[in-house]
Amino acid sequence: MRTPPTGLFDRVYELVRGIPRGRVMTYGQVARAIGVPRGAREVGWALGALPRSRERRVPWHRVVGALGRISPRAGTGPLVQRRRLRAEGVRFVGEKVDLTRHGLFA
DNA sequence: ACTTTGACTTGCA
DNA sequence: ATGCAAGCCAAAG
Repeated sequence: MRTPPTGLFDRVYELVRGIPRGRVMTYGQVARAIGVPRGAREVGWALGALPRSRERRVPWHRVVGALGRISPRAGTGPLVQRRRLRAEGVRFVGEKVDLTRHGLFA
């Protein structure tokens, strides 16, 4: 099995690509899932470097900050993300995603 | 090889 | 609830 310590980007993309519709994960959860417990920032970074080509198949909008926060990157990004999530039936509590309903735990 | 940076998180005031 | 500081890890310059 290939386990190159590098290519963290692809690992993030693969995982995020597997997030079901209507479900969301936090940067921290994704980080742990790919084996980088404290690499939440790296996840955001990987998504930030997400090429247009992969942008279609990687549901980056399903990755939110801790507590369901929408990261304030730049431009209309946050708005688009919120719109897409709502389009999938994701519920919001104020400005945050309702993780008690769409998060991974239960 | 060193410094800077970032779509984060947590803790404390 | 709001804000600031420190911690963390990988990539880019």
